[in-house]
Amino acid sequence: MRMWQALLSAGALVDRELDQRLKEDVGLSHLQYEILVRLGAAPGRAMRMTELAERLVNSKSGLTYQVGRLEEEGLVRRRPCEWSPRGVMAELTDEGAAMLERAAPGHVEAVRELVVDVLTPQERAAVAAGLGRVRDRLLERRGEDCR
Amino acid sequence: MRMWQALLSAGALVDRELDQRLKEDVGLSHLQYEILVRLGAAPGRAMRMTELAERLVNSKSGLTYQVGRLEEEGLVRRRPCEWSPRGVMAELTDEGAAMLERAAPGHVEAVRELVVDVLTPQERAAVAAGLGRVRDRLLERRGEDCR
DNA sequence: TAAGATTGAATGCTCAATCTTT
DNA sequence: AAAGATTGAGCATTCAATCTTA
Repeated sequence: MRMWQALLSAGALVDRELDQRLKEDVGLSHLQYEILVRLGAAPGRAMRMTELAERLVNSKSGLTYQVGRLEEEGLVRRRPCEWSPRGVMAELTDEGAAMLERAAPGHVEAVRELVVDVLTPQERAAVAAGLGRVRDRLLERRGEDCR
Repeated sequence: MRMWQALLSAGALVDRELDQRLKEDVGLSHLQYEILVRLGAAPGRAMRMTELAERLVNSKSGLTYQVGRLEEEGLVRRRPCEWSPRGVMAELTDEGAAMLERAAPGHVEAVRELVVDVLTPQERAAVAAGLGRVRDRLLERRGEDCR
């Protein structure tokens, strides 16, 4: 179970560290940064709330709260979904896109320093494959629970 | 960066899932369970608050809070530390030890099902070695910050 | 009635300030 | 003054209940 302990604490410690660095750098939490990243990568820089919540580990109401905060900062805008009138889209503003560009280099560099560069190429491949399967199985199970 | 995404979401998803199962099984959060495990493994089933906080990812005040909750449940007892009069020891009660025995089999089984059995032996070895280093580097850095 | 999203209450977490003992 | 621990305020997260529209 050494493996299990390492996975658990490495995950938590890295998350904490990145959270702190992002707050110092640009004043965003790690979760807020992830939200901006997803929106930035979406077509039209916009996504429905539900779809966004599914990709993040967070619950739906947690997402509502954080998007509300990002909207106050002017980084995100909410607007009704065109093709499904009961949906809501969250859209990255220009200011949000600028913030993302400002935050990304430091964040990527930090991930490299704390994780990527510490692993050998073989370890990187093994982690990507193995934990990718772990994640996929949990996401499937999650889907089943809703049916 | 596929590796990084897998690590981040697998860690969070597994943590969440174990938290839910523990709550359904015995009514403990994952963090509370971890506290009981550390105490159970300590000599005399007791540990100083500070030492406990260092091993967990949590902050000190977070630990004070959770130990308070566990004390209300009768699973943990607080008493002054004999050899260092300003310290406080947290000690597992008999009831706490019983709770641990009740919770452990299901938890271990869940970890096996969700993580261990999903990885090949090579992947297990790579995760243990690589993420072990990631964790150790972050723990060192944490120590330096306090000096 | 069900999907999509939000709100409110209750709990948990973190930071800085405080208290106590050496 | 410094170590060890707790407290309180403020923010974040969850769950269940609600609102709205199809």
